[in-house]
Amino acid sequence: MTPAATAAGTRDLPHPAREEIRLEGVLHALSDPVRLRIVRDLAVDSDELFSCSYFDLPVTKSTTTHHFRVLRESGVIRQTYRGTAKMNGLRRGDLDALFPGLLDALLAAAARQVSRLGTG
Amino acid sequence: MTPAATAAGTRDLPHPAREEIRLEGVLHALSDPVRLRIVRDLAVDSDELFSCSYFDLPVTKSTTTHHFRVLRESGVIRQTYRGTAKMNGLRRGDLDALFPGLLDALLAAAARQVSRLGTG
DNA sequence: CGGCTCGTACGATAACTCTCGTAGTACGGA
DNA sequence: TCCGTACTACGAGAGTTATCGTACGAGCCG
Repeated sequence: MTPAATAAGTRDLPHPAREEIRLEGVLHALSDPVRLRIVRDLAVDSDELFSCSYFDLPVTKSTTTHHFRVLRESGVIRQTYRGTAKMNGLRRGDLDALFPGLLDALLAAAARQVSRLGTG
Repeated sequence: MTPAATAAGTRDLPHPAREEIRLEGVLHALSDPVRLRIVRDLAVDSDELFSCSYFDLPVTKSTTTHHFRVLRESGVIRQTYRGTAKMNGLRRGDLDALFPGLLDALLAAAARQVSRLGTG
């Protein structure tokens, strides 16, 4: 056990501060179909937290870990440990403050594309 | 000279049809700083066409060609030959029809980030 | 024709990404 | 204490990307 993680539940994960979030990074994070779908699912209830295993993704667990990390490091989601689970939530407040209307436009565009092409 | 390019000015370039444009592709195209800047410059006047050399980009000519092709193949811009120059224009009509409000939100977000961080 | 400008094509390289499997750690409960 | 669940870390492979340099083609103008 690492010294920094001694106190129970203190395993913190590195997140960019609000001011460090870059538009290019957000767009890159959302340009992958798996990650776009994760964000769409998270956005159904922005105040709720979902564990990684809540999502039914067409990739293995280690790939899932990778995608969640990309989302976290780009500032799109916030991840916190809760016992053995890792809970995920959209950083809607930060994103809306930085880029008003962007997240809504992106989610609307994604929904529109799904209804146009089927559940792709 | 290829047979298809015999008639002067007829060198056509492959563009995706409106229905073929994918949100993920658009986001990926815009997740590169060089390309985001091109689109921002094009959006100043969406009805105008600009030659590739109009832009002052921090990369070589061949890299510039690469970035314009990515933008064209993702459906963000339309390219047409005019004499020795290749003119570029935003496909605002197609994008607005597919994803209403998205392009405006993206441009506003980019402008906001520039004014926050300086001309990066 | 000869040269100039604009842009392309091709090849190369280094870096990054997506994916996986295996092995391992952290936590909660029996 | 031992086991199961949830997730991570590491390493590897295949594919994509961003960048460049050089060489070339297409059109314009003297």
